[in-house]
Parts: sequence; C-alpha cells; structure tokens
Amino acid sequence: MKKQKTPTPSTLIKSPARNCQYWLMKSEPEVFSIGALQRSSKPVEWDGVRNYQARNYMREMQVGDLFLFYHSNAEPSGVAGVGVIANQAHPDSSQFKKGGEYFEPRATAEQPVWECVDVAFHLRFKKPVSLEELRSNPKLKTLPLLQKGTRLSIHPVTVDQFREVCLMGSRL
DNA sequence: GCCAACGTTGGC
DNA sequence: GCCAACGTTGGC
Repeated sequence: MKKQKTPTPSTLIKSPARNCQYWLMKSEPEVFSIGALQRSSKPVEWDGVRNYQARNYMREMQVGDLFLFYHSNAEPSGVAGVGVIANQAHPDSSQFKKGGEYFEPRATAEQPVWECVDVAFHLRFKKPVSLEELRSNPKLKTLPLLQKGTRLSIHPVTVDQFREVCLMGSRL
C-alpha cells in the first residue's frame, strides 16, 4: 500500500491546494479538540453554534476550505492545527434534540434555524500557537480574533494571516 | 471566580 | 424601535 503523505504546514504554504477560502473556528478543547477531530474516522458536525453571524459564515463555506482550529478556554488558548471543510452547511441536528443543550424550540424540519458544516482533520501543529504569540506578531494585527471585544466563534481570515499562523505553528 | 464586552430578550 | 436586564463568551 502506498504510504499517504502527511500534509505539513510548509507544504500547505507552498502549494495552496486550490482556490479556497480560509477561516478560523473556535472550540473549547474539553468539548471538542483537534485531537478528537484527528481521531475521528469520519467528518464531524461542527454543531452547537448559536450565533447568526457565525452561522452565516458557515453557509458561505465550501468543501475544501481550510480553517485554523482555535482552542478557547484552554491552557494555553491558541491555534492547535488546521481542519478542512468536508461538507457544506446543513441543518444542525442538535437543534432538534429535545432536552439537549442545543435544542431550538423554534426549529422545524421544514424551517430549521441553525446550520453547520462538517469538518475533517488536516494537520496538527507541532506546538499550538498561543494567543500570546498571536498577539505579539505584528503581521496578525488585524486578525479578527485579536480585536478587542471580538467573541465571534467563526470568522474568515485572509490567506496571508492563514499562512502566517501556519508558519508559526511549523516552528518548534 | 471575576468581569468586560457583546448578543438576546422582552416590556413598553 | 428603544433600552434595561439578563445571559454568554472567553481571557485572565
């Protein structure tokens, strides 16, 4: 069997695979982490997002888009790796689970309220790029994550910002 | 655990 | 439509 070549941040930087968009998505690692994504044998629903702006960004995502996987409320908080969008936005199944944490009483099968994409593992940084490191990099001054008061759990990043974070993550 | 900042809810 | 009260996020 031919050995699958593992992507690394540097191969990513050198060959931006296709004309794709770049994103940042936050998750608390205790809820869902890059490690959990890495261990999953199939794409995972990025469920539980209950913010309209974040939902709208997920609607814009295309299969193959890459995202920085950010661990929030972590030690330390930071970008832990890269994931890839595996399926376009579809109704978030957690909104229909009565009694569940993410139940949405307004939602019906015909008119769901919340949507989400499915994601897959792409690569894990050798060492997570901490929030402190991100802040100290002048090239990332305009990264939405770092702006005062920004709590948005999903937002676009530019290709330059994406590459810069990958570069930081590929250094030991 | 604290609290700043933001989003949502609901009375009016 | 205004806005106070409340809930949530997420760094520290």
